[in-house]
Amino acid sequence: MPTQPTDVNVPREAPPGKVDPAYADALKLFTVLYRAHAAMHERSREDIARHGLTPAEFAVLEALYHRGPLLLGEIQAKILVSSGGITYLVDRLDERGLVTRRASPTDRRARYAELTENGVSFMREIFPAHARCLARASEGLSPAERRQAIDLLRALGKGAETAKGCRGEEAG
Amino acid sequence: MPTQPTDVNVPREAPPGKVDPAYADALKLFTVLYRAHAAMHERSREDIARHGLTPAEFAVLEALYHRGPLLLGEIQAKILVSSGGITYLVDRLDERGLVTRRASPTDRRARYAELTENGVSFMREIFPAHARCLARASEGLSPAERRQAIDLLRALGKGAETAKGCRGEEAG
DNA sequence: AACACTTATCTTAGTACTGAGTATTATGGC
DNA sequence: GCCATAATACTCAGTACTAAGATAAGTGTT
Repeated sequence: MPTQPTDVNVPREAPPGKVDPAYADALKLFTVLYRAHAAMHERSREDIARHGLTPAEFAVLEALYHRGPLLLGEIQAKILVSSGGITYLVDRLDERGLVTRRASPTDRRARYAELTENGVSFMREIFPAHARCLARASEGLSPAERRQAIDLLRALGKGAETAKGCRGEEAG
Repeated sequence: MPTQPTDVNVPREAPPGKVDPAYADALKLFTVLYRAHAAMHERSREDIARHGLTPAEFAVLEALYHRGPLLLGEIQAKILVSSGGITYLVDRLDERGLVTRRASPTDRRARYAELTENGVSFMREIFPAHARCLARASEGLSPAERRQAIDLLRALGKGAETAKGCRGEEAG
């Protein structure tokens, strides 16, 4: 049970903390990255939800559609879910008849996921509209700016991945 | 119960779908945005998790730390959670003694959230290291590139927000 | 005053995951 | 071959949310 609100003083006093200007750009970058991603993700999610799929389910379908059969672990690395998550997602797509598992002939632990015929025709039907949706959603940038953004985001992402385990210490 | 894997044919045949080059950049942009965000978010999450907080909880604290008391609805809009979500988050931070609610003197429906004294000193203690962590994580870009990325992401986000309800139709 | 409409928060049920652990199979060193 | 270690997918309990609806209070129109 949360505490009850009090009503003693007028709010809108000065904020208790100020941002160190040395880190202002990094924080700003994080914020705009977060919001741009949220907005794009939401456009994508809306479009996908029309077909009763979650973004993660769609990501699995898309990976298989554009790459062909993949090991569950490969999909997992590509769409960034947990190992339990990929099992769950492939189960659900299997139940819908869009995806099926296939044993690896060389490794009895491993399983491929691949689109069923239904899955292929489903993706052939819906993917172009989804691509147009994303193209629309990114019209805030010109084609040249889009290419610029791709390069910058690639470098940012690569750097952030290799900064694994950063602890924010003072010096490096 | 998912279907059992079969082992009839060798995998690695050609992928069933190809990407329309007209939309290739938009799709690529979406992918690198997704991955850059995921990597930055993960660096941030790791740092925050050391203090037993979720990213959303931390986002509430950060908003209050840098802006002072805010209406629940204002925080909600700022950190992009559902109305149920903000109630839940403020409840949890309240239980921890970091945040408290305060009634609005002018609108009896509305409530401000604000940091408690504990909340302020907690943030004063941990925020600088978190800012350094984000700065480290964004070192894949030079300072100039970071400013460029900020501008591009701002434009991208703004465009994606106003493209609300896009349905991916053929022409505009 | 009464009504419809909107706004702000809270409640509740449901869910899409995560994280930790398990079972099975593969790999490399001896 | 045998053992320890690693890799692969699966299981299961837990959770941080969301979506929809309820409650309560404000606003505007008649």
